[in-house]
Amino acid sequence: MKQNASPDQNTVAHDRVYRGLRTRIMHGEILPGQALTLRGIGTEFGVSMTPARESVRRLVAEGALSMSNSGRVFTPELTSERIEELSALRSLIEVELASRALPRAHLALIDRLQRINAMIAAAIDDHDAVAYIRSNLDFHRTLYLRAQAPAMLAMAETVWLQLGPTMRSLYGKLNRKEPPHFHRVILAALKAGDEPSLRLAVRSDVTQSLKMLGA
Amino acid sequence: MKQNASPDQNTVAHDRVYRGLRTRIMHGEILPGQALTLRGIGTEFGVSMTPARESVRRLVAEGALSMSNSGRVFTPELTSERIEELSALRSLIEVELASRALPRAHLALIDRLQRINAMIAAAIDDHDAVAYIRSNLDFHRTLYLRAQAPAMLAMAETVWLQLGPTMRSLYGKLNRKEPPHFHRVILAALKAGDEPSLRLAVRSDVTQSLKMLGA
DNA sequence: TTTGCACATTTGTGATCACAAATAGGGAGT
DNA sequence: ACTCCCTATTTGTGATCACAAATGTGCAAA
Repeated sequence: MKQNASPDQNTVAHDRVYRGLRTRIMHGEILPGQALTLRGIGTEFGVSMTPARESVRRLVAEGALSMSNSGRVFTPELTSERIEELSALRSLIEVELASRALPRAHLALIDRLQRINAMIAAAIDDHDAVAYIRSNLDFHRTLYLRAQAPAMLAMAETVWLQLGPTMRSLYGKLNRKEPPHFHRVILAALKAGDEPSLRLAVRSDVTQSLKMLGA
Repeated sequence: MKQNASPDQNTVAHDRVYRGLRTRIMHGEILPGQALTLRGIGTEFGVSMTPARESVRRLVAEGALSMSNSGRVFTPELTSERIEELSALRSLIEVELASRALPRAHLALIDRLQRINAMIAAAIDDHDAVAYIRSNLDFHRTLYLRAQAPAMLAMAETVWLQLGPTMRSLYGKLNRKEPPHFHRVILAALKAGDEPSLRLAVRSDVTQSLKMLGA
């Protein structure tokens, strides 16, 4: 059992485990409050406890997981105050990202966004919550990538990560019939090059999911 | 060599190492580009490589340290584009935090902020860059703590962490004679309960240090 | 003197192990 | 039947070790 190789940064064990857990959490595939064990993660990914612990530590640092005093790890159940904070952060950062992406948003990008929007509709028809969340985040990320602001995008993704588990349970409550209304408004504002209405549309799209929770 | 104890979350080894390195980086005590080794960190803090690696991983995840393809760790040298991004993030988040703190800012808080401002002046007199950065961050953190928004404050601190090493080298260039001008404007706006000018003052204070870099 | 190669050293990575604390489970006493 | 204590078992923590890649060093050949 002494094999060791591949310093390639995409095949190192801890990174593989980290990314695997991360996408699961961000897509809401892990229920809030669900417990995780290091040995369980290790055997699942075929690695020892060491890389499992490193990835868990990293996810805890990013707020994607919580840790009790005794070191027990689980996905956090967010309070409504924290959800309000995180939504406000999404609003602040994503409005800025959209604003910076606007002058670089050409037709090819708008086409891609429309195709992603169609995938969101398909996920809704299939009642597939994970696919819905994934393609919804994909819509936003595709737009923000044009902003050429990697530090800001990383911040936004960290916020998504923290909201992941609750977004999943939120999805069940709203019972969607069609893609988010404000996605179409965003697309229209992009085509028109209208920055004020783009900012408003992004802010509305981000904070709309919060409203479900006040009830 | 089999001692092991104290599950107290403030005495666990990796957390001690993490906090030790973190404050050093945030205060600018480590020069940009300086290399770090896991074994070096371990012996310095009296622990083995395992907790040293965990804390380094966490700091890398937070953007406080960079890592080459081969795993070499060093404090990052930021490009001017990244500094612009991080300053914009500071502006967005800290303006919001100050705005939320305003209705809760009573006289006792303003007194504390004035005392911290005096400490900044003392650090300037002593030509102590580390003390200057530390008390400057203390000024902002003390204000933002009143916002009762822990997620936002954590985000802001992450940005500070990423800017830490460059703030230090920035300090040498500006050769201050007195505490930042906008700190007094912030205090005046707090006393007057004037939210618009508070927002403007925080934005100005945050982005002012950026201006040094454009030259 | 300069160049190139081989070897030693340094360093990160991950597996394994020993240990402590927390948790769970079962048996004995009332 | 209920409660309490003692003991598996589970789980996180950190030290140690083996290994590979990168780096540094010295020696020999041209």
